[in-house]
Amino acid sequence: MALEAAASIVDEAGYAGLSARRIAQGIGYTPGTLYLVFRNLDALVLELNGRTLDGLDRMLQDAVAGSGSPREAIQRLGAAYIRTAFDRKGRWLMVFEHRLPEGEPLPDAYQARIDRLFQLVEQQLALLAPTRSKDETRLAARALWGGLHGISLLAVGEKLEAAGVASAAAMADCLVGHFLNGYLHRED
Amino acid sequence: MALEAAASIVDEAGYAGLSARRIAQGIGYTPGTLYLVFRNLDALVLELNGRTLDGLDRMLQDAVAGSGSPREAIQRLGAAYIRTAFDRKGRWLMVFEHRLPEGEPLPDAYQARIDRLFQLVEQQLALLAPTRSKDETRLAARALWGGLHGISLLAVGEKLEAAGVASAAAMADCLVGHFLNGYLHRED
DNA sequence: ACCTGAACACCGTTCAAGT
DNA sequence: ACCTGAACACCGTTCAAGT
Repeated sequence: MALEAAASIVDEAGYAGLSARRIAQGIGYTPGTLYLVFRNLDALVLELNGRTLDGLDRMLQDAVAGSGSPREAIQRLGAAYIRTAFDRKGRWLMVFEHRLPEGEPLPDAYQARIDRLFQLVEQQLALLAPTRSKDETRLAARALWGGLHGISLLAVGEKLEAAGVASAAAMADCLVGHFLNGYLHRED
Repeated sequence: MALEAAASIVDEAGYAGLSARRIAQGIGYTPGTLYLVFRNLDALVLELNGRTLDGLDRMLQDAVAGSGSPREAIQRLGAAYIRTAFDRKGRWLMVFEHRLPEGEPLPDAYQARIDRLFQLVEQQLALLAPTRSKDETRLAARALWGGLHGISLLAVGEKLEAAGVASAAAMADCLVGHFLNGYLHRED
């Protein structure tokens, strides 16, 4: 399948190294053939990114499943997110490097997958602090998740010096730990 | 100057719309001429990104300057970061979309500018909680700053639904507020 | 029904040749 | 000294033509 060839190119050379001609060569066909299967390269990339997101979702589900408390669950979600990003750097980076041309919105199914990731944290936050309003929980989940995402991106993209998995995991732990303490011990 | 032409292309069409031929056309020259001034396109982009980082630094310096307390300073840093990112989306996104080819490391001057941004938060965190070790302060600064960066990226890149400046600023406030509370009220 | 091959309009980059 | 123009090796995408 073309998707497998594409995935292995991305693993080796990143999104920058991906091209229709390289994929075609990888499966022993002519570039034109790709366009009989996919509308264009963007469609192929979206399909691949969808699978990456599904894989991430599975990892995160597992992380939640093995947790005793909501707090532990959220810590594990953060750690699993970082781990998965580092595990398949190329594929994971491509999810965020890829941009649809100007007008096109993301397919609904794709947007839904992103939302599902947010909901994982949201659920645990709701368990952790059940008295908060739905809006407050949503905001906190997005803020925290966006934060983990940023740490992961900077670390995987090597925009920080000393950016191995270990240091990224430490940063994630630090962010989640202090944030949850603040979120719980709020006085008002 | 070629850099101005490049900047206006990025503002209008994003990094994806930038090409040596377009820049040359913008200044009324032939593509080849660009290579008499810059080693290649990457060098031009790095120069432009450097200026974007300098502009961001200036904004953040101003934000800190007008603050009463370290806590307020950090809140303002977060808000200013989000505001600047939204203000020049194209240029700011390019700083993080651009990747050097495989081997090449970032120029030292460039890496130094990124580090300076981190130090702004680190200084304020040190003022806020002077008893913490340097390592702990560093880690916390990087975690928090990475977090703000993630929120900004997701919002500017429109990877979240309902991602205007307002909601990004609310997320940033939420992250910083709870994080700082947790960081201060830590019991151990 | 399935695939190719050539074409079109683009890239970044180089470098002889022109003024 | 400064710039061009053409070339090279690449892109994504389309589509007549082949089997």
